[in-house]
Amino acid sequence: MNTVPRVICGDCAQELHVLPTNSIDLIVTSPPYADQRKQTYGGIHPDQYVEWFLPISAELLRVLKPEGTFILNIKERVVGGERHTYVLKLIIAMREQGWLWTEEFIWHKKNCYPGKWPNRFRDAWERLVQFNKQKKFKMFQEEVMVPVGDWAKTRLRSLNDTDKSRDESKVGSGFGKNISNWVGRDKAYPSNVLHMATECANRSHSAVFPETLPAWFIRLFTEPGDMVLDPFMGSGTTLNAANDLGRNAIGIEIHQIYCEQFTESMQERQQSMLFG
Amino acid sequence: MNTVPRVICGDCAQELHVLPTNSIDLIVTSPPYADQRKQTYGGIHPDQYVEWFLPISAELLRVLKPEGTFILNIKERVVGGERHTYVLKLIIAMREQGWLWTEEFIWHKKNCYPGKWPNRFRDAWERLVQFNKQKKFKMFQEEVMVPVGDWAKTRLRSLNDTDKSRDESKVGSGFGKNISNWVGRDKAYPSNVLHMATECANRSHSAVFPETLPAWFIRLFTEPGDMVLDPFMGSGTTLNAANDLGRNAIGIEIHQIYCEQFTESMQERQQSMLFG
DNA sequence: AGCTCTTATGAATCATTGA
DNA sequence: GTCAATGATTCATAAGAGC
Repeated sequence: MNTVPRVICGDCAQELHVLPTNSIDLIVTSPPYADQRKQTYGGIHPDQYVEWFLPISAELLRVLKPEGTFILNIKERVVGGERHTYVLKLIIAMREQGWLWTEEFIWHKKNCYPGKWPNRFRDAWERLVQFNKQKKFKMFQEEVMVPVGDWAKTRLRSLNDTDKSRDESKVGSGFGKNISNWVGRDKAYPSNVLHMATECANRSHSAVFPETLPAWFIRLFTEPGDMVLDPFMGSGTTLNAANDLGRNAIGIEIHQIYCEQFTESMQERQQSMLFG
Repeated sequence: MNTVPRVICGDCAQELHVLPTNSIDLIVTSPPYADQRKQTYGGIHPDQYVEWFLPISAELLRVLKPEGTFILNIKERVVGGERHTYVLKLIIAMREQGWLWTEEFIWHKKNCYPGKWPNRFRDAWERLVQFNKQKKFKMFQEEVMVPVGDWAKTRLRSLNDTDKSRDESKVGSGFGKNISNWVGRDKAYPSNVLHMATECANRSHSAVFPETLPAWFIRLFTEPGDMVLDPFMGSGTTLNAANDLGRNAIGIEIHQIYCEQFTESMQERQQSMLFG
């Protein structure tokens, strides 16, 4: 089974060196987006984004297993009335680095940020760029099949509740069990467009993306016991999802406060599992 | 009012020269997709796509009015298990040509062709890349407003404490300030994700987009009497939409058969309008 | 269970002001 | 003039409470 997620507090540009080559099955991360403003989250200027990220992606290429997958959540900002090109240039540069640009999923954010401007609409989508080391990679499509038809909607809702209850006894097997109930009924493979609302949960710190998002990719690209890495851990959404699904996980985070908060909440969880 | 759409039969790389500079209000087009099998429908090889398109986009830049807009419907193919990078490179190259990359809309194709592959899901989205000549361009957002959901009915009934408290407590938000402005509003602005079903009928030509798609952009970016151009006319979806909306339109199409079919159907339409 | 109603909030963008 | 900071402007969704 999986162990407690491991948190490394520091800059992933350095800390990644400690991880062994070919040791990670899946990388899911949402790096800080390019930001013109000064020092909000160590924001990187759009013009320097690619050169900032390339050394990191080089290390990610090293630590990923040959059949592993890298999912990069990113979206370009508007700079001077235009979409900035750093994401396009990053994809091209990462290919030259040796990555394969296998696919680009769209995350349709149903409740996107409000706003009205004279010459653009609200931005309701982000990129989920998939990179691989080889044409052959691990993928378990059946794990993310979705039920079709109205009768299944209630079924799906109850599954979400189970997932959220974080009952350790069901983790790992529970999800598959529920899925197996649908075998032989109407279920379909999803497409490369994901519809998910942003996190509405009331956390002290804002979650980067809803836990269902990394959970979806973890189920799709890993098996229980596999190793998941998030080099920009933040509040630990990816690590929580991995842990819930019985995967091992490593997170790297530069802000001390996030590291501490995650470690605390994880300890509470372990205790409630033992004594609760 | 608008006149009968004009069709130019020929290669747009040449035929665009006959159009006057700064004469087009909106360009909406879906160029032929890149194709490795160069035989079929004059497909362009992915590796040559950018160099093939750049002379055309240079002419489009010339004929477009300063406040006009260019909407390019495009999606990269999978080549050798990877998404090809010609679209990314094209956007970067067109910016160097003088275009502004203002926005990228996502067309979520609801009912696209089913299919299953070992390492990817159904491709359910395409890019609708918006280019402009200036930061200021014509845009009529009210024309594409969508009916508001049940949301407003219940929401506006009780505009009270919470909305105002957010104004005071939260930093820089001020959400509740003008909530009374919403009273009586029955329409909402869309986002940059468009949900439109595909017309799965004719698979022969690449331009399989539904008429609602060009119609949406024509309403958004032009006024009645304006001039719309589709340099890769195909069966004439864009021209039909423009004509229906009282806009003038020019289409360029290299395949004789499409030109003839469109001219015929347009004549029938004119006659039925006169005598029907 | 299923419905209505309440409430929180999301990686935003632009124009203006200040350094 | 350029660059950085500040203020103003804005919806739709889903979770949760209540019946």
